[in-house]
Amino acid sequence: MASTREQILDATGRLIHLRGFHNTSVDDILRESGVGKGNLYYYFKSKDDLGFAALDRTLERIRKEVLETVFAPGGDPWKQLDAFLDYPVERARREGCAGGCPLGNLVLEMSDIHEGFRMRLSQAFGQLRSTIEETLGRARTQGTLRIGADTLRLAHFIIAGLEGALMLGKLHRDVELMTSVIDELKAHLAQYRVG
Amino acid sequence: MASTREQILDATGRLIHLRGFHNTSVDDILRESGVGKGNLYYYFKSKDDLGFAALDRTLERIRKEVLETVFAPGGDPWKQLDAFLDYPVERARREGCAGGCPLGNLVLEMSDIHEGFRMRLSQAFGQLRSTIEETLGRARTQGTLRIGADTLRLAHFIIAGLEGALMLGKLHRDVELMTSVIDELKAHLAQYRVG
DNA sequence: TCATAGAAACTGACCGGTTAGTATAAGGAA
DNA sequence: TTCCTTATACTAACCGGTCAGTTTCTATGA
Repeated sequence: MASTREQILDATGRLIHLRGFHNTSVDDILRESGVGKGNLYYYFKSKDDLGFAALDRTLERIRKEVLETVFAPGGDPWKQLDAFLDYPVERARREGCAGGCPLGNLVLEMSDIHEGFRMRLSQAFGQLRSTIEETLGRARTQGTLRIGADTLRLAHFIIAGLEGALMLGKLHRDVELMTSVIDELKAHLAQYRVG
Repeated sequence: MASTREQILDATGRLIHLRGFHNTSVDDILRESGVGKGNLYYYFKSKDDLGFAALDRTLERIRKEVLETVFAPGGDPWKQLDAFLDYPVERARREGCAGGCPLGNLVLEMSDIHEGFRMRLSQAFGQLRSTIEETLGRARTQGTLRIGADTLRLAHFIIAGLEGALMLGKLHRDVELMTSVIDELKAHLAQYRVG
């Protein structure tokens, strides 16, 4: 059985993902986790503090579930990038488009009004960008990346396209639409591949 | 001098754009617009109602300021698409990245929790998609669009890329980053151009 | 021209409910 | 003892929304 602290964090992460930070009350989290208020404030000193911890946990989960499995050191970089883009599509196909990207949602909700969240998110997306850039760098070493390709710019483009696809999927509740945007993104990427 | 109703709508649109719907209180709007509470509820029957009206106004403004000027019937479709993508970049360069896309912000905040907003936004993005699709259609008629190009998919991709670029700009507070993503998107688009 | 009636615009105090956060007291496990 | 857990009662600020009453505009008719 999960510890109380973990139960709270799970419930918080889930609710923030589905309803946003400001639209999730502490009482909602208590109801969802079955924990008492005093107990919650025993572990977390404020709602912000709890939000940070839940975000850190989400980041850690994504790092383990996605980055470390998809971008394992030995694999083919092009296959890895495709697999990375497939991950959220498959998730959306399984569980529906609701929720969208747990990070992207927070970016738009919090970046301009809460520096603490913005900094954490900026760092997380920076790490993701580095991972993608490094993967493209391996393709370059292999000789399969077109000469002159700007890996930094490409990495940003991949992230932007993915987030945009998730946004459109969430808005129109349409996985096929999302898939089609991701496919176009893959096609764009494929044009940088040689050999 | 603007009418009271317009003052309220202006303040509401501005605040929702910068701080989101849930993070903007009715009292905030009263302070910003200088209008009394009773008076606000004389014009709008609820905060939701006010939010809808402000969104409708924003959509109308964008239609006039962007769509109707950029996509004027006679112009060159490829130049128009570039100009459309330039618009938010120039805005970000002038006024900073804060705020981001007034529509995209609402999409992620509201799509899963407020069907009224979701429907309005879905319709608005649908219209935008149609306009882009129709512009690509004109390129096809001209013979300058690569044969076999999927204009629906391309239109969605353009929107997704643009929204993703705005998200990254808002997150990292970096116009150059945003510009570079938009440039990559333009390059992608250019590959569908022939002749 | 002016009185006046009614509609429209406006004011700000007030309402009940919800918010995040605190206090406290008691029990159970290491 | 010392950490953990539960439960409930509580505060004070803030939330969206209502209300009775006042002012301002405007149309009409002698």
